[in-house]
Amino acid sequence: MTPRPRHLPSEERRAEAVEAVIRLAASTNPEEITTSAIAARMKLTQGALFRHFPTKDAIWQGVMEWVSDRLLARIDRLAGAETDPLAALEAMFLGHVDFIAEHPGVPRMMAGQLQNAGETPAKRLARTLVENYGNRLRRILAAARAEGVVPPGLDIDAAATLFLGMVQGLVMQHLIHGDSARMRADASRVWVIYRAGLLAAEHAPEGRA
Amino acid sequence: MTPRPRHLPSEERRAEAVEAVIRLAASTNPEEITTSAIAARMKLTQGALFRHFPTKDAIWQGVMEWVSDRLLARIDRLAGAETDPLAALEAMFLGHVDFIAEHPGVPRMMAGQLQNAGETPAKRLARTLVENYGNRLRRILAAARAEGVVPPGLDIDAAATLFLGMVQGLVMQHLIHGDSARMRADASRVWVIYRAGLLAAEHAPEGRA
DNA sequence: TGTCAAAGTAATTACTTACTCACATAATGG
DNA sequence: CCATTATGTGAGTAAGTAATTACTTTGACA
Repeated sequence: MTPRPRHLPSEERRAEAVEAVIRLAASTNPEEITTSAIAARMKLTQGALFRHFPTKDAIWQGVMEWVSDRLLARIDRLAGAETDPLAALEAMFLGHVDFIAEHPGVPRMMAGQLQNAGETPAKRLARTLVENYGNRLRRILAAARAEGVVPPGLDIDAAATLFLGMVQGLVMQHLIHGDSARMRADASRVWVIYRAGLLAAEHAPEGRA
Repeated sequence: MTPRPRHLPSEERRAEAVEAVIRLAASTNPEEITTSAIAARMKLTQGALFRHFPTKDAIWQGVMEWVSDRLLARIDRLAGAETDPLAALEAMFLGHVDFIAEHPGVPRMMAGQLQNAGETPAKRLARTLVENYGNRLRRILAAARAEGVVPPGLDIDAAATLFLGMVQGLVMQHLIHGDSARMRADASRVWVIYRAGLLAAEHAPEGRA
């Protein structure tokens, strides 16, 4: 083990800081993640952080970029591996849940950023991520409709909203129970209902079957 | 208009404070709701607040009780007015969305409390609300299953989770678009898919109809 | 009507926050 | 090997934060 160098290039320190925030958020309310807490986890003095970031919001920007890149890359890879649109959606969903199980602080941070009052750059990144995610959902849902996998009258925007809500419902359960394995198991069960909703939507409500 | 008395009984001031927090949360990140901000909205000095609350968390407790009482009372009233379980669920859902449209800060505050690290009394109240809400959902869903309105194999826990997620998905869209009327309209569209999911769950995935 | 407890004020407390700065140290290229 | 620059330190700063306190005002009621 090489004795850890005390001076690291700025780029590496920035990556370290982002990682520190992600890990801190797993067990802490994002609002309580102070620059001191970040520096402490990096074994750095608090002031040193500002050699690499001009402001605290810049750290949050870095974090949101990290989340965006990783999450979108993962769901694109998973969805791209499937030919059936519904299978692609399911892979996206389960992959997203896995991502959250691996990084439990992420939804907390997203929510924290989104509900910030002012228009900070970090908030804009968070919103852009949600939009990009929604675009991917709608694209796949449109493909499913075009292929006749789901009814032609399926409301795609509503289906996308419900998809995102499905993830958040699981996150809330996770916040309350704190059990990642359970969240993963619940995900499959919720998916069954969602999938049925996609397949059956707009059909006569009575006389099912 | 009677000239506003400067000295109010403590009970009224507490109610005022809770109301002030609810209204502040409509436009502010809950974490930024300081005792000074609350006092300012009440046209009171900051210190005076502590004549009526021993601590700031006590204010949050009051707020969470306010939310609990009002929300549960509303959904109980709406659901109780329906005989068909599915109609009751729909009334609950739309009533909940209305409640959020009237008090947009509520979901923000709930989320903020739930993700607090420590075990504050206010956090416990928030969690209790979610549990009570879930219990009501599961009771109605169980009734629907018993009456044969939904398939006997419907996963009730998953359906309840998805219901709560459905609300949160709308809240997130609302956070992004900031349009209450749109949220209300979207709610009906999302409900169609959810309802279809309840009715069709566990049926053969292929060959819909 | 005078009394007194409840309610309000203004100033202050101890503490935390993001951010800065003068100075020290490590890495790097000529 | 030395000079330059990037990185790190430790001790600041100003602007908040929740909570306290000495003192004043109000209003109800004996």
